[in-house]
Amino acid sequence: MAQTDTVTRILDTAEVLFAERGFAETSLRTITSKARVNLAAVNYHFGSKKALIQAVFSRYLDPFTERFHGVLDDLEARHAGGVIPLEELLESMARTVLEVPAERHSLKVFMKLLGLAYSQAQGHLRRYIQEEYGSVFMRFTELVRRATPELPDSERFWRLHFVLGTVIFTLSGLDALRDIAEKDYGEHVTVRDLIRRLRPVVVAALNAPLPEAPVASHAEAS
Amino acid sequence: MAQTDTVTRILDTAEVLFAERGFAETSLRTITSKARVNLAAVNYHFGSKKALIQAVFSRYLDPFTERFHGVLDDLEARHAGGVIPLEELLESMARTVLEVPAERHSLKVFMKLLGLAYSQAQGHLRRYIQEEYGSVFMRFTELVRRATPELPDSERFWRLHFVLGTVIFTLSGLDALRDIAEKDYGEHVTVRDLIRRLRPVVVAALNAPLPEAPVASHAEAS
DNA sequence: TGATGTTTCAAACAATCGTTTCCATCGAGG
DNA sequence: CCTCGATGGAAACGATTGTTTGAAACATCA
Repeated sequence: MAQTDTVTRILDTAEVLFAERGFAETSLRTITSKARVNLAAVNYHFGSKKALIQAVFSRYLDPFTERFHGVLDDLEARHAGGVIPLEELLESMARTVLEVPAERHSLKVFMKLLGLAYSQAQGHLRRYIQEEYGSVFMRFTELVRRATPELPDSERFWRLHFVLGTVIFTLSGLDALRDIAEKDYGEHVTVRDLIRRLRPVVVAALNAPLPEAPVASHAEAS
Repeated sequence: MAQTDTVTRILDTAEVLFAERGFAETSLRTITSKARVNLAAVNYHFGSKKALIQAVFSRYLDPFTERFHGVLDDLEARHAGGVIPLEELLESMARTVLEVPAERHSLKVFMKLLGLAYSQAQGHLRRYIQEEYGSVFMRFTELVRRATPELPDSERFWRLHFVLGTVIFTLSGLDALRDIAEKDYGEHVTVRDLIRRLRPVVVAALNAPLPEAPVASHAEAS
């Protein structure tokens, strides 16, 4: 089982370095030397650096999507035919997001990777994630649609991305923010702590009143 | 005035390429060839690539901070001694963010750069921005503090970063999201449109009920 | 054991990176 | 006029990048 060991060591090292520095800023030599494997091992086992990046994501997203599908199955069965309340949907997603990386490594790494995938947005990664894991997200949004029938479709679309931005942004930049918070307010913030704080904010954001109709001119009322 | 022309052409080209591909993924040769200037011009006028990156940010952030300070001066004068309502603070910030890049280029580039600065977070950039422009942000948060006296300090700190994440995340990934929205809901979304949608969400997020008290439980590994 | 297929390893590959050097060019001041 | 500091331009620098190579080491099974 020396091969699996090498593959695992590469993935373990790569995901941490990617999360810390980004993809382009992390060379294969840095990864392989820190993982104590040969330089050629990456190209041998994964084929290319791009494939390694995708493999890092798969190791998180594959168990997540599988488990999340199961959780949604349970939810739909429990509310047979009916509507699943919004808070229950959000709660289930948060729980799943928390559980999956906990089995392997830190949630921080997972969130940082998601943030990188969104911002660096080097075509191939974005496309890969969308095509590979878009279905579970679409299933989730459909359930959210039924839970918030009063919201226009486009409004719900944007609000879901608003809160997605909040979560990814906060959790991926957690370290830097935590340092500031700890220094200024003297309280040490855990991930679970942050999620507890996020919950009412996310719910309030999704339930916010609809924006006023777009004004024809640019007359601004305060 | 040939030198200013070269410097400006480099900055104009660099900010667009940086926003599109990221910093590490954009080579000086790509910038200089597209800007039709000599390769050595970057190192001659700016000193290094890192300095060029900082210069790109300065060109946005310098006018922004200056104008925003002025806006805050006006607000404080208008509510002499009193408290500035939260919505007025947010409105003023949004208006300033909208105005500054409009004079030069697109808001999209500006937001994409902010998103990159936050996620890529290659030490030097984060530190540069924090040290150079942290004061205006601190002034703003202090005004927000007076506008939301019922919020515990730490809670307000986190919520401000929550909504900051929402805005940067949404506006920096606007292109990709806009494509999806346009395809699925057939409506073309402008930046002003998005800000109109963001407003009630941000206000609701900041005014959300406080989270329930933390349950005494096991510690969490970061 | 000997043969076979897989994995590891050191070395080199070509390409690209940021940076530097050296010289030509230009314009203003003595 | 000539000089001199500033700028533009071509070429090369050394370093680093992802990838490939060919042989050694290993495991597996007849």
